[in-house]
Parts: sequence; C-alpha cells; structure tokens
Amino acid sequence: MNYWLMKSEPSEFSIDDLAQRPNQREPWDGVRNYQARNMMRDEMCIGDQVFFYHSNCEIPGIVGIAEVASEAYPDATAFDAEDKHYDPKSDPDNPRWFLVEVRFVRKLSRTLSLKELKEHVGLKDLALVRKGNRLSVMPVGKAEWQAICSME
DNA sequence: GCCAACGTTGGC
DNA sequence: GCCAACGTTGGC
Repeated sequence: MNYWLMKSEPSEFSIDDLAQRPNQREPWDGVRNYQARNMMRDEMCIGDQVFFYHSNCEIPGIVGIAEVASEAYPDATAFDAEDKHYDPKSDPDNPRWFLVEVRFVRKLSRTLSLKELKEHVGLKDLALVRKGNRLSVMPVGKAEWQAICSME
C-alpha cells in the first residue's frame, strides 16, 4: 500500500466534482510532467490511498481522500488536437503521457490548509511543504499519512 | 552539453 | 496581479 497526494485546482476539478462522477471515479488526465507521470505509470497500484489537494484557490490544502482505481494507461487527451492538454509529440503507438483513474473515498470534515501542514513539525520532509515544489503528484510516507490524518 | 529564453505553477 | 521557482526548448 502506497500513499500519495494529488493536486487539482477546484475551479477545474474539485473533490465535490469527483464525488458526483458516475461511480465516483475519474481519469486523472492532463498531467504533463515526467516525474508525476513516472509515479503514476510505474509506482501506483490499485487501492493506494490519495490525499486530494486543492491548489490555486482561497485556502489551498487537503480536502479529501481518494484511492487509485485503475492501472496506468495512456492519456488520450494528449492525442486530441482540440484538447487543452494536447501534445503532438505523444504518439498513440508510443504514448508519452499516462494516467490512472481515481475514486472518491471521503471528504475531510475540514480543510487541512497548506499553512497548517507547513507548521506541523512532523511534516518537514513532505514534498508539498518544501520550497518551490510544483509537482502535481507526489508520494507521502506512511508516517506522514498518519500524521496528516490525525490533524483532521 | 551549456545555458538563455520562455512558459507554467501556485502561493500570496 | 505579482513573482519566485522550476521545467522545457532550442541555438550554439
């Protein structure tokens, strides 16, 4: 069992959007960063637990829990010239970008804000709170996962 | 292989 | 809207 944190801008796709999807499930498309891709493609397993993080909003922070619901497969939005995340260099015969599907587990009773996460002494090594980090998908250690859960 | 220019992310 | 940090691109 692995633990992850995945960012989304709530104006684009929020935890409530995920909860309202059919089967409460959604392909996590549009990731165009190699490190994030590698984690989804090579390391994520069905059942892995995911913190759902809202970025670029009034109170950035963790708002819910999801889980990995599929193996990785090619991100078809990269092949679609009309799509915002179109990448002409991704060839259907040799896809460059991959995604996993994510399923809603639950919303937290409150937002665990980035500010609080930064102040927690047990989370100094969490990639999220390290300076300049921009990864949209990142690993979370088991101890970090538990520390964050206990903040709720 | 270096590195300047440029684009994006995301907190504030 | 600003801007720091970082990734990518492409000329050389």
